[in-house]
Amino acid sequence: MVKGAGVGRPRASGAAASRPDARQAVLDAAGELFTGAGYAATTTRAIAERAGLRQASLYYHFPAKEDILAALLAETVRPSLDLAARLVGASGPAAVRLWALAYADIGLLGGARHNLGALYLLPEVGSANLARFRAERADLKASYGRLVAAAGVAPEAVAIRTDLVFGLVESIAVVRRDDPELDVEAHVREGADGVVRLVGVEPSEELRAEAHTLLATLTG
Amino acid sequence: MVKGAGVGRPRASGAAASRPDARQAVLDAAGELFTGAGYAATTTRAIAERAGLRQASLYYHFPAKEDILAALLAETVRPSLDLAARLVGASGPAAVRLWALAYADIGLLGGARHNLGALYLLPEVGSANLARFRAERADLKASYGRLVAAAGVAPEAVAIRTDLVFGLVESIAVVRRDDPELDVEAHVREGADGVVRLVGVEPSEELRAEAHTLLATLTG
DNA sequence: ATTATCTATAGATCTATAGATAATGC
DNA sequence: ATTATCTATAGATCTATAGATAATGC
Repeated sequence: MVKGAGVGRPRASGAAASRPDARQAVLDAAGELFTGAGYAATTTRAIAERAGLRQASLYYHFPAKEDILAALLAETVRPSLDLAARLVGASGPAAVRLWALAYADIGLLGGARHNLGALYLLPEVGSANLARFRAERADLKASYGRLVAAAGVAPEAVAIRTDLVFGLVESIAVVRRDDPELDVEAHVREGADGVVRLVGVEPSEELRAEAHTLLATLTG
Repeated sequence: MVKGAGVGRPRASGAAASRPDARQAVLDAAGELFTGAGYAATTTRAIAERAGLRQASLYYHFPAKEDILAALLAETVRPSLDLAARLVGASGPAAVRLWALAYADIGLLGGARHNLGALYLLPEVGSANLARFRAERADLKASYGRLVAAAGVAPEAVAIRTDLVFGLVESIAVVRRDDPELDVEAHVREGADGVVRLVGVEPSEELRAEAHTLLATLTG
């Protein structure tokens, strides 16, 4: 028996009350709607309907609509951020670590249940309440910057080169929006290849193999 | 004397009536607000206020709010589209033409009065009424694809490589949003360099000079 | 007479809160 | 007694239309 499941008034749909289920259903519904229609155009009523509860019940789980977006942004950026920190600290050629980071990061964005990377593109991420997400994304970008510098890019060129690398990684969200049938695995490999090409390294099978091994040791 | 200027009831602000001035002011106001806050979060009242007329007066110039966005998207994509068609038809090494297209295109997006490239990222571009813009953007992408193929990328890799190239070009909008103080000229040159690196060509000073010459003859 | 604007407003929302209610837990 | 939901609604919008009005043009 799940602790607490069933406590509380049952839903109008008949489903039993459950805090974790409701929270997850709300996030899943909001993830689909925010990525498809955007934040402002998605009503709390639409989120609630898709999640299987009443509009007002959202406010038991989240203090305001914007907190739903904040939760989605956090769960999207954090896995990448964690991995980036480990890769920056790892040993080995920088190009291998950069390929590995791009590969894993594009894979996370491309493989997520909905196109959560599109949330990064929403104009609402500029909101004061989402400063935490912006800081975490800036941290992630800084990790890319360390690897770009370590790969031998001239110091004065690192900032712009990092903008390009990070832009290429995040562009998976636009590609996926334009083509929902995208072959994600192929795009991920080509995207990681492109990232190292941007820092002047032509990717070899050996580099890719080393990167896969490194990822296996870090995430295994 | 401008033909027709002054015909019509004066504005509440005191300014004389003028169809072209009002239309331009509306587009400029909407460009700033849509790129900053997004489409759905921008009210017609806010656009009108910034443009110096009353909310209802917008509807004399545009049949609906979405038509303002459509006009902005069209004026943003068309100059790039025109140039792309000329570069696809031009002679010379494909890498030079690709560098030139990327350079000009990133420059248009980076140098526009507001960050109009950010309009491409709005979820509302999926709206049925904006199919024309989507088709024009797809045409532009197809031109990039021709040049990517002509640059010697293997046929089976062209589609994904074009996604990456196009994603890198459009990423200027995200970079510019993150850093409004961006050194656009430096980013444009590095961005064009990155695009040819993505197709396996290391850019030389000679390549850049040829591309500039080509652009001068096509736009001169 | 034509044009470009205005004022006023209808009708349709949308977010968030107040307070009630139907479960389980002790 | 606590929990997770519900119903009802306040208050604040927002888009678009109807009809009036103040210019210039003929």
